[in-house]
Amino acid sequence: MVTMKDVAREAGVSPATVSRVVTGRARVAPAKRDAVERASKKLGYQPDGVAAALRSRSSGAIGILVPDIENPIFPAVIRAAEHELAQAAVDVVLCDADNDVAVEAGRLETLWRRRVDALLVCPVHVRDSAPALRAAARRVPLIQFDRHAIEEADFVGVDQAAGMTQVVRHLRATGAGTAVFVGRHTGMSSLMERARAFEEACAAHGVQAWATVEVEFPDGAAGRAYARGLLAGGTLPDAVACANDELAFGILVELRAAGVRCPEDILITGHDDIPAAEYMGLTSVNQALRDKGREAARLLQQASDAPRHVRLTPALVPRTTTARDERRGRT
Amino acid sequence: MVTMKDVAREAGVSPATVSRVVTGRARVAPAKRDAVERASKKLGYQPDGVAAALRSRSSGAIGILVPDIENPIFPAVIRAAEHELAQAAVDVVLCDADNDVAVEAGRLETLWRRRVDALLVCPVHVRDSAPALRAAARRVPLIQFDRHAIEEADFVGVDQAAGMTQVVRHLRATGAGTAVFVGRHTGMSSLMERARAFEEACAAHGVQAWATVEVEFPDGAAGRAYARGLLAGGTLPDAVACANDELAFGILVELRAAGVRCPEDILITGHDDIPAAEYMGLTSVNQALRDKGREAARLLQQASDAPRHVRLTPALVPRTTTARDERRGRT
DNA sequence: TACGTGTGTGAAATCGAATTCATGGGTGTG
DNA sequence: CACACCCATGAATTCGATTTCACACACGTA
Repeated sequence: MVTMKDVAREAGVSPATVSRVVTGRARVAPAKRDAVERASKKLGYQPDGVAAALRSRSSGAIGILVPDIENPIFPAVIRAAEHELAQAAVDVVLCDADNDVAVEAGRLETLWRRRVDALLVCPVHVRDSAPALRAAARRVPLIQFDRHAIEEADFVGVDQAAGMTQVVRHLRATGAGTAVFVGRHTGMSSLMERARAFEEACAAHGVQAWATVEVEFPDGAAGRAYARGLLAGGTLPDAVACANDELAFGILVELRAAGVRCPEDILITGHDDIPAAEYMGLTSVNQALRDKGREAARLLQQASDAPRHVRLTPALVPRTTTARDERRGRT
Repeated sequence: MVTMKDVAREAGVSPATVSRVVTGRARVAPAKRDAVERASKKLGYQPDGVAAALRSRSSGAIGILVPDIENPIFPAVIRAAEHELAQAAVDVVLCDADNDVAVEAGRLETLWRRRVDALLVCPVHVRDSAPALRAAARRVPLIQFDRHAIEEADFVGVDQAAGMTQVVRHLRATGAGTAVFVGRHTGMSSLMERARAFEEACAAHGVQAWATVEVEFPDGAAGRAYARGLLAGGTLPDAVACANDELAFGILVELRAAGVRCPEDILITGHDDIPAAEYMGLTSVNQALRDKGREAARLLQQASDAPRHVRLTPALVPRTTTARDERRGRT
């Protein structure tokens, strides 16, 4: 283990000078700088980040905490953030909250003990995540992304109303007179906003909103279950707008299995535009995940006093599940 | 910032004793132990992980390095490993190599500077990743997963031959007399093994292997491109076995768009069984990703002298893209 | 010539916990 | 009853870098 002291001796300077050269935080005479650089190359010196973190009180790492890494919307955000941050030489400690508020609180403690310089977190629950998040935000800069739980911290997300309005307008244009929303949820701020936006958009664009269907957890299984209920019920709405893509996939495969054709018999839309949506031909709403990650990373770099709330604009991506001529639907 | 010293003063003991209580690494009289615990609760003491890491020369964290977090096979592995490790109170520093050997080497340096206790890495390239990996493995325990690049480090993966044999046998049983393999690759050990296994399995099971098709990168675009070529060529093989699911998706949608029906006109299989495969109805090979992550984490816990190579057994998951009665195909 | 001003440099203190070492009291055995 | 031994404990050292502080030297100006 070659330390700064060794380099100092080799270069014939004091450890302090080596530190100044390595961190670049102070001016050093060109001759000595050279000597130090030569010496550290010769000895293969690698600064110890742990020691540096202890003394400088900054670990050069940030924590990212997501409800569930397997949800495909997160890797994209994480990656974008990681890339943006790598340029500033800050690395990422990643944690998964397992969709559980208690686990989430524990992870926040862990990250704090590791002295991360900041936190990027997508809260598990609008309400129940708040206490732990608040506590964390008091100790270290914290940015919420995708979902939010507390007002006093930064937030980067999309304008859900804008996305849902595009969906409803598109459904209306392709001939839907009636529609349901599947995926209302009491714990995820993004889904809550989507449900409300759906109702408002339907009212505004003359689509009859049959219902907003609540789900326990917005995955494919919930979509399948809903579809089975729908088939049993008899009458189908003209369109089903889903809170995310997995719900839509579940509905789609279940309806297809029962012989219901999409888009001929029913229109279906998803939300998030995860990679699989393209292959499934699912009309969805792109969440600008990359931008979200990049934006979040950028907010981290520039500290601020007042909480900042950034809303990116999502974009509708029409595909085959709504592929009828606009202005010429069945209604 | 409340430190150990504060707790010691409050509890009326020395800092050394507080340390002993906190780490649990030495015996302490019950009375004092109590006093320390009470004091640290009262003061809200949280040990500083950075300081502890410096002195104890162990950070309590491991590094996970993957070629691309957005590849859906990795989040599952990461999550399983993270959960397994969390129980042992070790956290995860995650890095993305951007499918680039140079970036990968840089990340390995970063992780080493952070003094991670061990590394879990999926190498970007069989050959080109080797030097950096070897260097890293000399300094810290290293486990390769999914793909391998060096012999002298542990490896956890699946038995590719077993998986591919199941695929070919299944294709044969559902009536395929001719088949091609799409997704040969010169840089990813797993795909290399799959390609070779395909040829051997075809020979062994009486399927005529038309070709193994090399791709630049095994994604949906490559699948589409191949499918277009196939359509232009005129004759279709009875079956297409793909090196991964994305390739299969690309082929599937492109063929469907051209009016080729699957499974009626052609059989298609993927590999990895990513979540979307279920919705797409794609026959695939499940890689036991969870087990892989868990197994890797377990290897980390128990150090060893000789490199260990663990091969898990994958399982074929038949779905609609090969849904014909077995023993009654067209041939 | 004398006196600021500025700048590069090294010695030493520091970050917070883990660990080593010496000590004193208690226990067990001969 | 004495002697050896064990164990809990605190004082002091250590991990490897950063940062403070003071100093010496060079330069410019009066």
